[in-house]
Amino acid sequence: MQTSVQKMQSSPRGETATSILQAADELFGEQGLEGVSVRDVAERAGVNKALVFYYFASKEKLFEAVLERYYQAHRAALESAFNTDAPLAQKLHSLVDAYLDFIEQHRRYPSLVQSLVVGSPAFHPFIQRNLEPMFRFTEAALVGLSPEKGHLAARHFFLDISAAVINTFTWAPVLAPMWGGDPLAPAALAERRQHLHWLADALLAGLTRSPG
Amino acid sequence: MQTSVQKMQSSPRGETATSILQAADELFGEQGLEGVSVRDVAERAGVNKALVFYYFASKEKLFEAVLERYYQAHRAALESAFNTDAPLAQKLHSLVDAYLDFIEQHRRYPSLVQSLVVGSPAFHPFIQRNLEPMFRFTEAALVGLSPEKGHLAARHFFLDISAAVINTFTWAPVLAPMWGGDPLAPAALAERRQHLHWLADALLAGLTRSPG
Amino acid sequence: MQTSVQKMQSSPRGETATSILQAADELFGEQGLEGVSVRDVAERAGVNKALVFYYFASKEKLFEAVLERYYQAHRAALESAFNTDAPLAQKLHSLVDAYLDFIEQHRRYPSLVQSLVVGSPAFHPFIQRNLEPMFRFTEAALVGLSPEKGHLAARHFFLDISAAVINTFTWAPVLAPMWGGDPLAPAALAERRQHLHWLADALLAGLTRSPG
Amino acid sequence: MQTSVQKMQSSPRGETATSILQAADELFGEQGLEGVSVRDVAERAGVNKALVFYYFASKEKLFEAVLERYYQAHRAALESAFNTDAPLAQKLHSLVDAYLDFIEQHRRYPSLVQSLVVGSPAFHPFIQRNLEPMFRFTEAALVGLSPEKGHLAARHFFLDISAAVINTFTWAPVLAPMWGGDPLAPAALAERRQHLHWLADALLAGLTRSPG
DNA sequence: GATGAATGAGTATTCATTCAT
DNA sequence: TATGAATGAATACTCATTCAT
Repeated sequence: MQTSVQKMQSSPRGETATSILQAADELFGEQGLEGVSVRDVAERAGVNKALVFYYFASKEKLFEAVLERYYQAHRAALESAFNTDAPLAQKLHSLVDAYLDFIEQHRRYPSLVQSLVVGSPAFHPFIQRNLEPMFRFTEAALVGLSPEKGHLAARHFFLDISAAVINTFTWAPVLAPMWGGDPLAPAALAERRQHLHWLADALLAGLTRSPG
Repeated sequence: MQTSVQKMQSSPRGETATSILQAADELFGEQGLEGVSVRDVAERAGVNKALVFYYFASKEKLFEAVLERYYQAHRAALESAFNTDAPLAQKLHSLVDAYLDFIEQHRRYPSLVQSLVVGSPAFHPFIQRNLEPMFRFTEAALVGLSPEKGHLAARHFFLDISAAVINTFTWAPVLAPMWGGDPLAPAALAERRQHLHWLADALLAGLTRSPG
Repeated sequence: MQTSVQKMQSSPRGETATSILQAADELFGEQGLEGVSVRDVAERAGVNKALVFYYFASKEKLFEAVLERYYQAHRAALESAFNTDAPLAQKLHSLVDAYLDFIEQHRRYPSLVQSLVVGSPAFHPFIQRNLEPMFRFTEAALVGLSPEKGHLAARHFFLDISAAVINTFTWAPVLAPMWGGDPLAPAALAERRQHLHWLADALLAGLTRSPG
Repeated sequence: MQTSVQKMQSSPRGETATSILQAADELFGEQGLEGVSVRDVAERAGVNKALVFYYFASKEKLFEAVLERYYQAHRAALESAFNTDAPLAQKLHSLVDAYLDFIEQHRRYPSLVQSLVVGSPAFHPFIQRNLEPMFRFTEAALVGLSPEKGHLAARHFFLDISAAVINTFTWAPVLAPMWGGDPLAPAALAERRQHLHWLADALLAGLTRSPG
């Protein structure tokens, strides 16, 4: 249950390294890889610029370290939601909730990843390693209902639901006008959560009617 | 019906301006606003760097010119799909098809927009102007079925479907492994299109059963 | 008496050339040689940029043309003040008045010249040709009173008075606070004129007492 | 008495910063703010261009650093000349000598300031802060003799004398022909100094005779 | 561990000038 | 005469990275 990034310490420890990682987390999440300079990170962390290189070798490696923390936390979150004996429908709802809970705790995560998918092919293998286990959970959850191939294969649902969850956050700033306010405000998020559960049910209902 | 960007020349004409616009289109679509330098654009277009400024005044204005072409084409595509007398279900399918057709013809468009949403707040008003009319189409299509407020309001479906369509393209490079090949290959895209139609029907079915 | 620059047409005539010259006059006077671009001049004149080069060959030559107009007008102004049969004191007052009248009509002139003295050695010969005849007037006016050599030679008085007149205008913007308002406002200028006459008298009085 | 700029190191220390400041001092004094590029400064100082920004943040800030050193030295020079118990006439002569001594030691100072007055309005407040205390000295020296208002107010004499002193240096290069040699050669300067003392006396004599 | 100094390559943008039409 | 297009060099400034101490 303890999937918070703050509580996990990957590679380098020590106060200095941690404060750099924390600063990098905040800045990269807000402005992406290219929008942030090493100087920015060092200043926000309150350390000497050269120390960033001493601890993380390069800006890209620092970015990877930030991503890695999220990756582990994200995977752990979905894993624990999946590993229950609950029936299918309930398991799906747990996955949706786990996904939303994780992002609500780590709001910068979707933007961070999105900024890499478009623009930094070098990071694609990294993201693929990240995505795969989560896809396996979805696939396992739908086994029996969803065929292995064709337009009802699990991968389509994985994409539909991931997109519906993630874009809630990445698109939030531009959706504000048609939402009549911040789509990430607590009430709006609760409503969106309700909708996503409804969506999962609607997809399951459709799948059950269609020939699996 | 003539919504292809290549066929529309809004901004300045002349071979040179066109080749700059074309080069900018390609590069921005691949690497985003910050990943591309004016030097890159000029080199790809085979023109002097200063000419980019002669024709487009600034890098940001050039980016806007590229976006504007897409914006007009995109809007026109959805508009003509919506303006039919077909019944609701059929109208929704037309919208999905128009959306997909447009992106298939302009594959860089989703990445272009996505790179702005995450990372360039300055362009958010521009995107909002773009999004709004398309949201109005969806809203109008669902009127009667979908309540004005709450978790079944039209805006949720607009987000679900837009995300499912757009992320098909923006996420394609990282989805390849779990797709067992390029998700944008013709066969894969045809399958995805079939799924998205199924998705629209499933959502409609759910809405019809739920209290609107 | 007709010493206005606007009425004199040196080298190239024609409406286009005149409007360029006029625009250059205004802009160079406000922002100096380096603060103004050929594009600025062309825009203010409402003509094509290339025409500036067609008529004036280069930016520097255009600047020279502007200066040349002032030079002729300035010389004519002092000349007519000097060529009277009035006694010495009155002749000096006429020179001071002519100097002030000219600058009041062509307020940009002192700044124009000052910006060249500091910063553009290439223009020094030009300015020297400009200065020399005016020095000769002063020298001739003081002949008999002022020795040819030493600390009471005419050149010192030429420098004193020129500086007192010209710096009134060039320093005006930074003198404003200690003047309690714009030193170039009509009332302030009238007072300064009165002072400069007093100064000329004081110098003459001193010279008369000292051994010439 | 220690008013030499070389001996004062206000801004950053260290050999590199000093050599940049020195190079900037020379170049700005010769060619003004706009006539000098950061590349020029770095080359003359023999350091990497980026180091100029490392130490001084921007070209304008570098210029300010150069000016600030002069400003402090200038003010100190006049202050110590004024703070004596000598009678009025002698105090005025001390001020003239202090002014001349200072500029002889810092010959680039007048050009530096002059280039700002004409052409860089952004620096006017800086110059005004510089000018004001010196004006106060003059005003205090003439108190009783010179009325507060009108054409004999202290500000006019401040302008007359400042102009006569400063223009000696700023105009030197174009005055050479009528001086029959360099006006800044030792003998010529000594003669000019003698004249300026004579000028101060002549103004005092005039003031004494006129109604104060 | 930590720091200040140093660097080379890169960024967007401007400019005076030229030239074909 | 007049113009739109084209160009090469320059400008202030930033950045990731290295290194001696």
